[in-house]
Amino acid sequence: MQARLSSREGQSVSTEDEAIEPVAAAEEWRERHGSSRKPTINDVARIAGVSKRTVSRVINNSPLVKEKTRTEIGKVIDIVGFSPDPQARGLAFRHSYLIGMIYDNPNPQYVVNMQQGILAGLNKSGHELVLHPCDRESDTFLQDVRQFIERLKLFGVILTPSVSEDERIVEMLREIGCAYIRIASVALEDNDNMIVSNDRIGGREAGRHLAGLGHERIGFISGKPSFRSSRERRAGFEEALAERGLTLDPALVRDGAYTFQSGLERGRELLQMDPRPTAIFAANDEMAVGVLQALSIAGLRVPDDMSIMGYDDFQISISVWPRITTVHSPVSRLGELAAEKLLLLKEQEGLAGGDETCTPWLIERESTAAPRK
Amino acid sequence: MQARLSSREGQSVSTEDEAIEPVAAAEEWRERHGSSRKPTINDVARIAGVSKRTVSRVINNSPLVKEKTRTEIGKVIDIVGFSPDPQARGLAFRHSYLIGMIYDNPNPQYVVNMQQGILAGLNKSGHELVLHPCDRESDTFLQDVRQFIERLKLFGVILTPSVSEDERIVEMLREIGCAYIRIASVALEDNDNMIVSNDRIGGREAGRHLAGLGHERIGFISGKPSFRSSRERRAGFEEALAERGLTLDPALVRDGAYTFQSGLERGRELLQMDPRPTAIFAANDEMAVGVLQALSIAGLRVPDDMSIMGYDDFQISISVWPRITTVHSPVSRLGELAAEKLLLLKEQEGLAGGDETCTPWLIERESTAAPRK
DNA sequence: CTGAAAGCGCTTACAG
DNA sequence: CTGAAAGCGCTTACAG
Repeated sequence: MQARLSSREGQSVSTEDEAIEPVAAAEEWRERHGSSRKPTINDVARIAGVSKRTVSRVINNSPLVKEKTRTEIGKVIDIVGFSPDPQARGLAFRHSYLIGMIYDNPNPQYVVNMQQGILAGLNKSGHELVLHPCDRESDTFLQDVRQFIERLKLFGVILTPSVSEDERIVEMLREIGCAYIRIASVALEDNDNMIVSNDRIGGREAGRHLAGLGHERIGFISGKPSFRSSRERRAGFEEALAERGLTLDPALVRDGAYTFQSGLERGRELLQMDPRPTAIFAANDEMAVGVLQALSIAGLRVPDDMSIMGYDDFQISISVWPRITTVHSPVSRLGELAAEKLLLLKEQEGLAGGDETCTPWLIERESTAAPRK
Repeated sequence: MQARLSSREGQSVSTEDEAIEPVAAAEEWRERHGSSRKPTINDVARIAGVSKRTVSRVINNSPLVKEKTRTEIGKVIDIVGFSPDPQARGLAFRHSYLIGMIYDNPNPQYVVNMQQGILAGLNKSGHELVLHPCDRESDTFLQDVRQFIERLKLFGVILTPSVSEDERIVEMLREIGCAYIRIASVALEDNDNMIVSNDRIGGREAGRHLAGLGHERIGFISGKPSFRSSRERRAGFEEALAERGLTLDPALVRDGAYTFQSGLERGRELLQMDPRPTAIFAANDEMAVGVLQALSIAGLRVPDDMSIMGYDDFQISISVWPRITTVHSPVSRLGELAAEKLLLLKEQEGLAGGDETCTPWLIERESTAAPRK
């Protein structure tokens, strides 16, 4: 009994000895250097009484550290407020902790939502987002992107439409061994590198809504036909019409460019058809608002004289009157998933995370109604 | 003659010797390692036959390098395509080449324009932009910003309204010695750290326009009163009215929040006044469009029943019908100037560049007209 | 499970 | 005007 007690005490003392000492040292360090100096791995190692190699192991979650050592070092790290210098780490690892966002979509709302999603996905991972807007038409496009990546030794990149659809850039990325995630309306390759927005499903929602209201003579304004999303939204739309035995009259189809101006102009053309369509589906909100303006100028009323639908569910769709029925596209969620997937992609080389997908959905508002008899 | 000739020849040979050799070596290097290896400062030094210290001097534009040596090394750098690793440089310099954009303005168009301007100002300087959206209401706001800066050892930061108006953050930046540029509607401190958008002038333009059209009973919807831009735009507006002997009737003034929704609500209130104002100046486009929607819903016509003015000249102002008369605010130009100034600020400590300012200007559209008799 | 040494690609006193 | 050495803050074989 006596022995056991003393043995217990001895044990407890010994653990305290090892436990208290570094903690006390850490606290003293904090007192002395306060917020004037940022601790380095060397400080932590000295305070904890281990080599920096071991501290490094703790930082990098190496399994070969005794649990006690790990906890000990962890405490010191917390107390002195150590966080490894990404620059020094990057230099040793031969890559940075920067993620590049490569984009050419000119819509501010899209860009901001996407950025916000990516930042959310990067969360407290220690990675930062750097921007690379680009122009696919430029002669130096590929070269610029490559330089951007190599100079900064990027951790990886996220590509958004339409630059994500460009096979030249993807080929280049593979060549230089840069990790990437492509966000696109449909799976363009192996799912490991893709986040898909399923625009075909969104198009279908739009088609079902208008057909369901009883429209038969429907106009369609696409985005740039070279953009995959334009084709997907249209294909989904036509599929939905087909379900009702309807087809899209080629005379009522116009190629837009996802811009307000193109919506205004193509909308104006469709208005002048005789008989004019009873509804128009514009492949994004920006164009739908253009169509609405064309109607307003022509003195026609929405939805009485014509229904209008958009796609995206951006602020603009509720800023106009009547508010635009649209399809919600979860842009920021796509960004978040892309960021998470990119992080996983590097972590467990090749074994990328779950194949979560995003599905767009219908948002009904005042701009659509049954056609007049 | 003979002697002179041979002397010339000798000279020419000797310069060629020194000139050709490194160039040839550089070309050979390029052949061999092609695009497979990125050259380092060591490669350049070896090829040029100098120490890396000297190459470093060339990179950093040190004046103590013989002109010939500099040219020589410059050639080698061009041929092998050397560009110094910002990570390694940063580690040695104890700072990175990253510029932080700290912002809390929720308007996507504002954010994107600003980013684009900053990127343009950063140009090919080798600096990159990292984003830090923030929430001034958060308890950890200051701490988060500080961590962001210290962890990344930022080169400097650019603050946009309204976070740029927060003295707490500026104080913290000074404390940790972080270079910064504040973008704001008015000079909040020494010009060295400011880029001003002169919103008072913009407000004046709005006031002159409406007063000039003959409006006397004018409504005003402000942004959040705590935002400096709200107060500046209003002050300028009132100054312009005063020039015509008019004053703003307090009963027709409403506090908005720069959001569409607030414009819609405050607009609705103003419509119900009896007699109602003949014109409303909303302190940004987003709210102006809200007012327009309120009018539309009430069945009133713009500008026949009432004129509406906004501020910003964003896309939204021409996406609605009638298009909104507004004041152009050169947001991206502000960003560009801020970036340039930040770069200069660090370069010649304290001696920041010219005090270029940006002036907003009036954009007349269909939403304003003389009041009905 | 832990450590001493070398290295990532740069810069900076210090000499000369 | 130029160079050899040490250092920025990390990681990585290699030993033990």
